[in-house]
Amino acid sequence: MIDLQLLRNDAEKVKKGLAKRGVAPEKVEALINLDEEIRQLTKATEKLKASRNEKSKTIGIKIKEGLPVEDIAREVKQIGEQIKKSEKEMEAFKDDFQSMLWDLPNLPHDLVPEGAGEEDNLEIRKEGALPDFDFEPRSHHEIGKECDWLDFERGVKLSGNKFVVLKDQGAFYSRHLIQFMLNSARERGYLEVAPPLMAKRSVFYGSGQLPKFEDDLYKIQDDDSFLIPTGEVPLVNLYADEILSEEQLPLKLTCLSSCFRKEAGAAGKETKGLIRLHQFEKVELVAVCKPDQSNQMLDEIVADAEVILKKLGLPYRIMLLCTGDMSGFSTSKTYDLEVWFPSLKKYVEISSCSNCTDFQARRAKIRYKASTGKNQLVHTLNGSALAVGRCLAAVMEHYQQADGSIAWPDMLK
RNA sequence: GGAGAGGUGGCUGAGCGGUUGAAAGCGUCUGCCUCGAAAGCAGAUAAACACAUGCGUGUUUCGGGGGUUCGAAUCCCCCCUUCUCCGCCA
Repeated sequence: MIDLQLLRNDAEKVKKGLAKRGVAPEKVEALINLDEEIRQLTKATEKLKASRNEKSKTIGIKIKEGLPVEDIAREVKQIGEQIKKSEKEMEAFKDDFQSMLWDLPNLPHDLVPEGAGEEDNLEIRKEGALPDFDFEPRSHHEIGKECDWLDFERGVKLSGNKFVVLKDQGAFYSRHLIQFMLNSARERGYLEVAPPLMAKRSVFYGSGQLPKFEDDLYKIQDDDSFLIPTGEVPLVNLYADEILSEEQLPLKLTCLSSCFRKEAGAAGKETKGLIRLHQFEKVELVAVCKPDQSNQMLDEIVADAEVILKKLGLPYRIMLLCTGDMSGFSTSKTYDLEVWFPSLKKYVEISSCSNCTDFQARRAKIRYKASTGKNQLVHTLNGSALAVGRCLAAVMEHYQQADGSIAWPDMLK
């Protein structure tokens, strides 16, 4: 959620920042006007309440003294009716205001390049040499189907399009990749968490999936709950509505979670196989820190994700996403890690690391008690380390041999 | 899923219609004492919002929402949640 103080004090900055993400300045303008209106109403209503409270108090005193109170009681009743009326009016304004505010994305960081889409992302660096096959490398789904490690047909039979069944080496190495990733996170100081995979509606407001992206989520029919689209959701909300102590920070959390996404409209050659599914596994990193730590923390998270690719010997590049490609609603700055896919002859996103600044903290009310004694919003960050399915696919493609077998890296055995 | 009992500040726990944002204790902080510390003594110690921004003033909040009342932590209704017992089950 956008900082209201900032909105009031520097509307231009908010307008400019949001414009970069395609939000019309009129929206911000409307918000400011509404805010002003609400404050006027608040002032008037509070005045009425103050007088009611005071007069009610004197009634109590008069009753004790045995004095008559009928006149004043009637008066207070009238004030009460006025209050009700004015509160009703205000509530309508506030509802509008809140839903407008919920719908605004985070402001992009100053260093984020402006751009329309993928083509405007900034390559930070490339790591690892591209493999040199003396045969035409095959896609992971081709290999997977042939060896019966990836059973797409039966995934469809069981659960529908874009579900897969892993078998034999597919299941085995997927499990070992997870183990490898979680262990790596633990070694780097993350607390391992095993969260629920479904969560209540309010939780999704906290991390920013709701109210805007309800269509992307799987809803539980009998409850007002949803399946999580990423482990970020439970991890970020773990300390919602809490006031942390300064010594607790930074908090570094990791979890394995299945992720459920509707992925409406996504299809095509580049999303084949394990690339885009309705359910996939991901090891997630989340950091909760003080505001002045978050810039550095983002670099750390990128490094924590990178190390997996390095150890697996997979070539990748790091991209700084431009404003137009920053799909993460809550983020102010995002680095994508893209791993090389020999069959596609291109880099494919395998991790996304974001600094959400105080955007989620404000929504989820995550604060810490600063040494000054004041409660302050924390900053939250998240990153994948890594998407398991895509990683498995990348390993299969990268380590395939001419004879159709795969030279699995030792660390996964 | 059924029955019963609860949900109060950082924690324990009183209050069960009026001047109670809330006793008491613990914890934390500050001052005194001390060479220093402990003990002791004195005081301070919730959040959000609005207005004033020099001290400050007001509003809201006792699980959440609604209602009764001049006035609700206190009474009524609904929901959530915790504990105990029963049922079910990996």
